[in-house]
Amino acid sequence: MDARQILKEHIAKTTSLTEDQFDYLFSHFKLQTYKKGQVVIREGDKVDHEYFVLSGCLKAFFINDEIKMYILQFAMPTWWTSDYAALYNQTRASINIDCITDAEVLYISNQDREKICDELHQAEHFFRWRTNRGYLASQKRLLSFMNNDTKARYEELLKLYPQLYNLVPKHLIAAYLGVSRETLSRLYNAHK
Amino acid sequence: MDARQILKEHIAKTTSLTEDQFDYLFSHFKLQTYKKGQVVIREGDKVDHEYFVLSGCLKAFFINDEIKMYILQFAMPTWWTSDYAALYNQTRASINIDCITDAEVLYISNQDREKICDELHQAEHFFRWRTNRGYLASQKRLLSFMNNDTKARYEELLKLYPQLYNLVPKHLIAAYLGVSRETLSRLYNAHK
DNA sequence: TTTAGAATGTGATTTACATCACGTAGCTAC
DNA sequence: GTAGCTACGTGATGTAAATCACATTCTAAA
Repeated sequence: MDARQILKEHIAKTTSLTEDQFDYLFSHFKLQTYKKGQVVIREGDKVDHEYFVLSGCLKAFFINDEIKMYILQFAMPTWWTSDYAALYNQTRASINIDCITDAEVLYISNQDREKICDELHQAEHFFRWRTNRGYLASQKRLLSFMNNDTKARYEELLKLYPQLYNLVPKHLIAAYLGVSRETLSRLYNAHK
Repeated sequence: MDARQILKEHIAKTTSLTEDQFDYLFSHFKLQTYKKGQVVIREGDKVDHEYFVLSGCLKAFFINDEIKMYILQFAMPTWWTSDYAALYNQTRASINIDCITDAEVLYISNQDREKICDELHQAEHFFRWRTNRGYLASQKRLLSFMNNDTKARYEELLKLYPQLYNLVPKHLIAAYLGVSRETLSRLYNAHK
């Protein structure tokens, strides 16, 4: 399936657009391919774009004290990613985003998104729902962090994204769960 | 300041509405006053409304195993609160919301919000930004959870909401930070 | 005023996890 | 090939915080 069709079907799940409206929206996106390991956003960068993943897997992460890595999000196909705090507040990136695998993305500038939202009520509707979905996911993860122990969070993650188990190295899963790779390894092996 | 004016100024920060547009929007809100301790949403309830706090302080919390409480949000004046997962997905409430102090709120039904967003592009714009702000706050808190130790999170919280220190009991602050009240007490007294 | 229930402080013990240390297996490059 | 890097496993030890237990203060109701 081509990029245009993937985005179109993604939007159609929550918002009805005419062919012309979608074409207009789509004309503001650009396609980019990345190789495994390539950096999309580096801490300290100016952030102008947000990214819609077509294929592959990206990670958004934070490095503490130049040592510890915490993964905020694995961005899988049809997920959106960026440093939204930097994007909306016009500040420098405080997180990094790079590619765990080869990847294809569509990207759009903050300016263009705001312009289209202003011009096209339905686009504003779509982006409200997109943000809403992100908000609910973030709240759910926060609750899980407070409420569940590491083992339960690990099982929850694999249930939600079974692909991750084979796709990404275990130490990245540990960095998502917020535990050391050693703890995850022990948990995982004691488990059965 | 009256309810109408508080909401009006709150919206004006991000969105321009004519007097007529605001009047129309405002006509869908109802005023409610609560006494300290009153319940707004109880786990298992049907959730039809979201709430805009005019005065006082509410808490949104989750009870685990009938024992441990985790606070998702302290809702202060000009903050919005509800069980949004339940509200948007039309499921029963999985969290509770009640009043830490006497409080006044404006509330609107999910149906009316969606209706107004549909009718009035500027309303959709406002609610996109409102949700966006919540998303950014939630991401920031998640990062803080992973990145900072309890003491740093405690200081961060008091810096963000100095009023909380005198307004709410310490065990609620502990429940927000995700630590036991004993740990918070020791931390707080060792601190100086 | 008395009484009961919250809210808070503090010691003793246990526990989950981080950290350090070291080992092995597998992939990639030259 | 082999040299080097990354991923991953596992033991030993240290530590922050949970948990349990009990005392004290404060508040609100009878």
